[in-house]
Amino acid sequence: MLQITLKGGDVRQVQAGTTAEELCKEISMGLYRVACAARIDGEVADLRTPLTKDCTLEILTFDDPDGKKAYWHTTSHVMAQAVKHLFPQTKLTIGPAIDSGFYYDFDSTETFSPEDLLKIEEEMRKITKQALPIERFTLPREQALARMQDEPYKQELIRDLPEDAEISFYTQGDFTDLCAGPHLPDTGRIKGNGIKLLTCNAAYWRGDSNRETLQRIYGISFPKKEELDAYIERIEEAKRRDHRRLGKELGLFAFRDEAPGFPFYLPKGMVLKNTLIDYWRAVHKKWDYLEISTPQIMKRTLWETSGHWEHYKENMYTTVIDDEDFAIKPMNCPGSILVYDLEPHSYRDLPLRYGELGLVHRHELSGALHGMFRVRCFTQDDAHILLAKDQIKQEVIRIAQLFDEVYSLFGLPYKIELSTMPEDHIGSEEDWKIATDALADAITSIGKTYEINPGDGAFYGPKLDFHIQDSLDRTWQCGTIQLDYQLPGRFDLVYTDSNGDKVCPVMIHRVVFGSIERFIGIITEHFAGAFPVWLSPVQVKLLPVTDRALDFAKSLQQRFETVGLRVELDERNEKIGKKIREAQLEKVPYMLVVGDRETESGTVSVRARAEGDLGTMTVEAFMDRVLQEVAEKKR
RNA sequence: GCUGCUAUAGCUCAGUAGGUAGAGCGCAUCCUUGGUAAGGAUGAGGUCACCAGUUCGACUCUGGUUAGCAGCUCCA
Repeated sequence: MLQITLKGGDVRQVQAGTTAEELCKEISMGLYRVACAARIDGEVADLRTPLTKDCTLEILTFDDPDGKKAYWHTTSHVMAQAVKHLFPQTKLTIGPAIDSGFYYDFDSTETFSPEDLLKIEEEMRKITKQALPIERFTLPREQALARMQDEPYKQELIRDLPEDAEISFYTQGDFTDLCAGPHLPDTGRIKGNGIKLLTCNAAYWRGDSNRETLQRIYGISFPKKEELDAYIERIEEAKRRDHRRLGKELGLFAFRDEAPGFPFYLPKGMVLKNTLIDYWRAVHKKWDYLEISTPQIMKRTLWETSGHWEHYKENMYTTVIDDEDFAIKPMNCPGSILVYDLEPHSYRDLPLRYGELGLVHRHELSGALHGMFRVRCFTQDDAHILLAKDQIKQEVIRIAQLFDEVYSLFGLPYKIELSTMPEDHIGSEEDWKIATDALADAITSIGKTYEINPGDGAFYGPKLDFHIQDSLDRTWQCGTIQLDYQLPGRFDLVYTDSNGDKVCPVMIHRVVFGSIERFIGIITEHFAGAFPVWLSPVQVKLLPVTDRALDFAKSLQQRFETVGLRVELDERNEKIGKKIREAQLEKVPYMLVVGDRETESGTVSVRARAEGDLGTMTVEAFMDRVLQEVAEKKR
């Protein structure tokens, strides 16, 4: 008999060879019906895994992240089976569960249209209805290759496994797939009407743009139809708050065919941008940064010294002036270095923090462009900090604190990633290790956690990336802290240390917003266009009821503008209901209804964007209220 | 850049089995002066993205270009 310790502490005695599923059935039929996978001694496994020794056991349902993965992974197998039924020539590649749902990549001569996806969904429902048992088995390498003789991609995967690896397969009815699992016990565990195939797109085999283009079908599934409906509703809501749509509706920014990827700021977007910049300047003054500005175009020799000409040329806009090569700056760092190099420095000057709102141009691939999130010309809220090696940890802590202050003000949740040495890098592995450890150490010491992103560092050093989620739960890199042991040396930068020796400083590159453009995109979606008062392009809209109130409204407008509020007056000959409706759709935080009553008493009737009618106030009381919200940057 | 899809009025979108287009909103003019999410009437707006080809005839079919969308690759 075996001793099985269940989650929660219960201990059960079972016969050796009993499966997790059988035990689960014994514990509770309710749990058995929703079980997706098991966690045995911490390892996720099939429910049908026989228990062979004393262990701890946890039954995973759809509510557990690993249970979800098993559910989605099995759905992806059902989809692959359905595709094989309908399109028999299709070759299989891989089909994992992802953070939300699953995909499967197929090599297919034809692409799958939305109608095809509906047919595939229908076929999937048939397969789930059949409740085919899903059986796991293993084969040695040669037999595994033979078994997959018609599946070249699967064979490639098998060949890449270690010689002695046990190669596992899963079979359901007429479909067998090379797979590590785990899977649900049978296809009937997938709720047929909880399945939705979302899109079909291209993807590269093994993520390599030089290899075969595959057809990737994305899908999602839920044990309950209502959960699927809620998911679809969430996607619809995300579309409603897409910054490209809101940017157009609210008149913030625009794009034109004449300049693909280069944003045009409209008057209201410009107010937003300038307000963010004012805030940025105030924060950076407080944290002891010195603002500089460096040239837009500099000579090729500079970019050769910096390494950009060799490592970044495909993304750089270059030009020839008087037979000499120039580049439009794709990054601000070399400019900052030239400023540092203007005069000698003492260790007493360090850390020296140069801040720069630098406009950079990068020739991004056309397919990579994405509204304000990915543009070809953007303003980085950059800073380059030159410091001594023993100051790194303290400075990184300081920067992370500044980041936290900024993101908290906007209420943005973020995740930190530590990116390590890429293949295309400069500098010794030893330097890379020291730099990487310093970054990790600093984050840990302020009680934050990070994930490792292997090989994703810049060519000159490792970095900490701060990722913020958009309304579709996609994450975008905004802040980054990049440690650089290379660039100062390439430019022979020095400072004089306390012994009078010349020492090369270390450089930190960092941005908080990332770029003003991306940050504007993020907060537009985050606030769904309803910006806090301090950021709103129009803070107060005056809505006269009749033209008898027009003069009073104009006097109010002037009064508000004098104290720095951004005010608009709706002078149109329209009914008040219409003016309110439109101001509301423009997401103006405060609407002031002024008619005969207000004109007579010198008051205002206040309507707030979120709360609705607030009643009548004196002009002073209203101004105090709004000015205070602006001063506090209240959300 | 790659694969697929898309491009009709300022905006959101109908439409034509090939015979040079339509709605709502917006805009202009007039009527209306109305109190917390759309008052009414009239009118002006379009080389149907661009360039070729097929055709008696192309907004519609074919090819190409440009731009956008989804995803991949790459990145702030």
